[in-house]
Amino acid sequence: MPELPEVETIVRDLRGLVVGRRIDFVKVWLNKLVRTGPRRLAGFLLGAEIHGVRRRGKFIVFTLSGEKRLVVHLRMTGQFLWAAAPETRPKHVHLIIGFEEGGVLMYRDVRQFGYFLGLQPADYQAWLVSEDIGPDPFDLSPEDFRERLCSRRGRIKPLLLDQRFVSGLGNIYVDEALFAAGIHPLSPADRIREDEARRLFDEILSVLKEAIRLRGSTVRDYRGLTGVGGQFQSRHQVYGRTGEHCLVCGCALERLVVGGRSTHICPRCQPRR
DNA sequence: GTCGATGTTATCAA
DNA sequence: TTTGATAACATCGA
Repeated sequence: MPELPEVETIVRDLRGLVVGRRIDFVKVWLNKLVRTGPRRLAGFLLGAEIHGVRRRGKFIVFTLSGEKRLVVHLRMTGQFLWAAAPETRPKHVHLIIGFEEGGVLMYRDVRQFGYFLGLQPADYQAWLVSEDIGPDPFDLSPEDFRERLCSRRGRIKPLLLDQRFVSGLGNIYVDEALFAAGIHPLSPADRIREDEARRLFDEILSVLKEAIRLRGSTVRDYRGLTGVGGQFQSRHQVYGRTGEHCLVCGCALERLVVGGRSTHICPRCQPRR
């Protein structure tokens, strides 16, 4: 579910809620959620203070006292919910973190693909290496982007979805950025011209910035910490608009499958060359 | 009831 | 190196 703009929104909201709070209790109902061991997590977190929350690609990283880290990936349907006080556990809530100062952070995940890692400093460094997360689009220069692009074979869409190539993009924002740049998703990466690469890079950034400003896209499941959805879905040009008219040229939008993912294009604005 | 699809990604085979 | 299929899981809509 959540891509860079949704995760960024969640991280910003989390910061305001949990930074400076001390963990009072942890409850886990779905053991497989905690890959570093569900029984170890409570001991790991108890009494720790949250110093910061940041985003690494689509990962959420909580920094705790003692330089310990709590790493979370939301995968398709993971979401955090905030409650001022403990309440009846809502459906699909699999984990709860309670704070000494009050407040409860709940993790809900309908499809149960998301996961948690409790990592000591050395383990966190090892995890970063093993994960090999690519650069954040906002940390990349247009020149870097183009250089990385032309050194790769394969089609542009799967490449943009590859988190080692660039991190944070998912199915929605890749389709939106490719449309905005007028590039067909099957285009070979190493055959994209310099000016096209520059355009694509600019469109990726502007799509992401606008999506962050509107607190992400709510297509079905995504909700922020307060349960409120994002607004960017109303600005989608192609994603989920199969058969509707292109807002630029008016012709019918099409759906195809690329790399096993639903892909949305305007056949006229994104000609295959 | 059945089928196909869903914003992610790891893994395995070719 | 790249690709396609499959799997993890629950839910929704046709």
